[in-house]
Amino acid sequence: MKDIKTHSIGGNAGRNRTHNRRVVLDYVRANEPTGRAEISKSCGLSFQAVSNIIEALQNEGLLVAVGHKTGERGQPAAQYKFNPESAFSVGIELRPDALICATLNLKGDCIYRERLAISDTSPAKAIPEICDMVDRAIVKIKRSREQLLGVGVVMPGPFGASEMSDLEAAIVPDWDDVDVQKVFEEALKCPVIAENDATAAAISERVAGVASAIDTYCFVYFGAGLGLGVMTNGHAQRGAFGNFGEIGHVITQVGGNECSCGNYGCLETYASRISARKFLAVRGIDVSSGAEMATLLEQNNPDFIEWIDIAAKHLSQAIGILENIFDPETIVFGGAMPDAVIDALIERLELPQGSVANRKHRTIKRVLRGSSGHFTAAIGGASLIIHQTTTPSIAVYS
Amino acid sequence: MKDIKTHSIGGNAGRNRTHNRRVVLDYVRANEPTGRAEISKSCGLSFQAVSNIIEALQNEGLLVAVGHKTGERGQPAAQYKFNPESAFSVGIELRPDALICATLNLKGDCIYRERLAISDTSPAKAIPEICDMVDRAIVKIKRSREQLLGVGVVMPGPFGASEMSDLEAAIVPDWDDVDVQKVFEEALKCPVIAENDATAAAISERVAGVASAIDTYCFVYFGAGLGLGVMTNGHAQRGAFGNFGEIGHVITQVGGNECSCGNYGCLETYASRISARKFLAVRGIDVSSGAEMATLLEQNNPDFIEWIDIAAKHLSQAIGILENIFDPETIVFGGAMPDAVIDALIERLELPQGSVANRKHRTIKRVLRGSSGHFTAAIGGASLIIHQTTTPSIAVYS
DNA sequence: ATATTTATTCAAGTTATTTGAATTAAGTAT
DNA sequence: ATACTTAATTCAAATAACTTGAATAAATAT
Repeated sequence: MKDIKTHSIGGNAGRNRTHNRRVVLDYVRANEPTGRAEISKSCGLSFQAVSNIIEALQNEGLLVAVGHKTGERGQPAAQYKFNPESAFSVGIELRPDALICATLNLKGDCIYRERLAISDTSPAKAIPEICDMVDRAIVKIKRSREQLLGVGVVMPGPFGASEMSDLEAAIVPDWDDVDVQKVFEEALKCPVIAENDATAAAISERVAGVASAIDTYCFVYFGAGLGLGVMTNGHAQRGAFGNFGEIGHVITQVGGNECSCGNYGCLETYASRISARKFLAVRGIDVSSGAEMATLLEQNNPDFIEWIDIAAKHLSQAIGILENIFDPETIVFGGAMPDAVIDALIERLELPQGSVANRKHRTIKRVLRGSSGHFTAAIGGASLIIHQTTTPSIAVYS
Repeated sequence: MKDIKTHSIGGNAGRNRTHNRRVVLDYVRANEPTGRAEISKSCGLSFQAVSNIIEALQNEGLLVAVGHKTGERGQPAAQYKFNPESAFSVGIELRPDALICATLNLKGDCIYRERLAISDTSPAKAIPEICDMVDRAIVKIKRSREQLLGVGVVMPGPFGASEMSDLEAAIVPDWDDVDVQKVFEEALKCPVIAENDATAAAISERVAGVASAIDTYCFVYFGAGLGLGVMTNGHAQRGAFGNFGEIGHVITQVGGNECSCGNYGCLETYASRISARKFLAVRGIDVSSGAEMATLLEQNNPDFIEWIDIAAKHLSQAIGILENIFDPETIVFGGAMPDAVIDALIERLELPQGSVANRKHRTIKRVLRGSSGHFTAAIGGASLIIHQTTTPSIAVYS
């Protein structure tokens, strides 16, 4: 198991500059188009400091000037925004049966994707395939490798299952004791971030999704099982050992369905793709793909509706837990599940009354559907890189 | 309701120095006695930078030299440690029936405490009383006001209940719409931090308790209800609106006991001081104080043991939730409950097998008892201040 | 037209860092 | 004992990035 313990290091002029660049980029990301004086006031930096940073970002092509803001007194402020085509990132999702690649521009728009079915996902086989995929993506979008900010590699957690008491069989075989980041940085010769699918998906909603202006939220990820990604003040939570967010094994019914983890009544046995398949298999219906689920829903299939009702009941409980524990601005549902099914689940939720989230003057709905569809995990991988380049690391509480 | 949304600001030389001082102090706190070269390596700063900071900290009296480290090659490294008496902080707990004051030295040792029973906790009455208490504390410990780092004010959450749908009656009346920090900074003329009891208690375990070397952990706080404080990478979680950690209203038994929040089966109705009182009242036993609970436990009172068993069962579920969601290094139990009762609860837990925390090679127990006893909240308040002075704000993930 | 406001530019000035050379002092090998 | 190695420490200079202050530019308001 990899201990991802973090620790704080000292700052110096260079690290400070990196941080300030990110502060500026993050502000522009959330408020574009915007001007230097405005950034200066919001970010607690002198006009001159901001001016220098903007100039550098412009020279690098990350920002572009877009005219001047008129209608107010004083000299019109030059406005800047992201130059979406100035840089890009690649996300790779490693699944037991396939590799998925998504390429995002700096604004987080998906500009290329590819799915490659493979049977052997062992590192020896998958790594060369992934390197080829990344190369293909760069060729397809007609960019140079210098514009590649990095690659985000996503695979299902929890990591380090081999050290655990059979909580979960390693979902992608042979990757358990691999230092994913290191291996890929060597193979791809560019910055790499490795992350689990739920957290990556959560970040993607902030980079270019429903949470772009939200700093604190939970993301419930429908994968094979059920995952959770949490953002607090714009920072993703990772846990002490990288296994943050195993919400699938939270028990929502004592003595309920038997779970692969050995317990009974885990949420994941009621609300996940696998749970739907099992539930319907007993009734003689075989669903293996998301498309089939969408069809059943369209047909108002009573068995599937029954599953949705049960899943929604258990998810409602999970929402109560998340809201009361995290006090988030909102909860986002997303992942490898058709939008229509997620909408149906959200529609049938019975949101708990006794929750700190049950405020009178809410501005955002308590539960939203994510925007990145079922490519979420790969897009999330690419989002990790973009998020890092625009996420500052000095937090000041006011 | 107060929105405590935070945002990152840019850095400059001064802020950088503040940060680096904290990095150094935090390292010394966790590793004392230690030397400059060692700090330099661990904190990613040049020897000279560390040297300058150490010199300043020494001049201010926060650190003291304690001889040289011998036994290794090279010039013996001068060792430094905290000077516990160089500074102090005061914590105030505001309860419905009393004010509690605790004073800590820089190492987090409690050097003075006072409990004052009051009936009127309205701001108009309580604020002058608290100012007097702080003054008395400074006189008692024979220090000057310049050495006061600040005051931490603690009251039960959730805050902003008036805006909520009766989740919880405001526990300390009339404080709901008060900007606690501002009001006390004006009254006390020193830095003030306001926090809920559970989070403050969690921080106290890091400042001088069982979690001094632990960066990521959960603290389950037994107050009137049940609270949760969470530390991730040395930073306390606060939620989007300051109501993080309302674990008491997580449902552990669907359709169970009726709760004041309107729901049924909330954890708090099984495992809290109030739940014990209610449980025993039905059986004709009246317990209003912690001491009485301790006595019942000592006498092996079968009704009380029954309550403990039930509480432990529900707490075990909560532990499963916390471990799977947060992936902490450990979970700490503490608060306004006698140590013996907490120990009895811990003893009777049935820790879930299906948890990411159920690792083979654990070094820390899954559940620990906190060390600060039933003055926890006030000590926690004082700890907030100490924590802030030693907690850096640039996090680097390695 | 003139005053006011705000953004911007240019040119120092400041702070806290890093770098490099020289010094000190202990342990280790001969 | 003596010389060598290792590591901490000190001193002085160089550097990077930010802030400050004065001057200028271009709008709106009176």
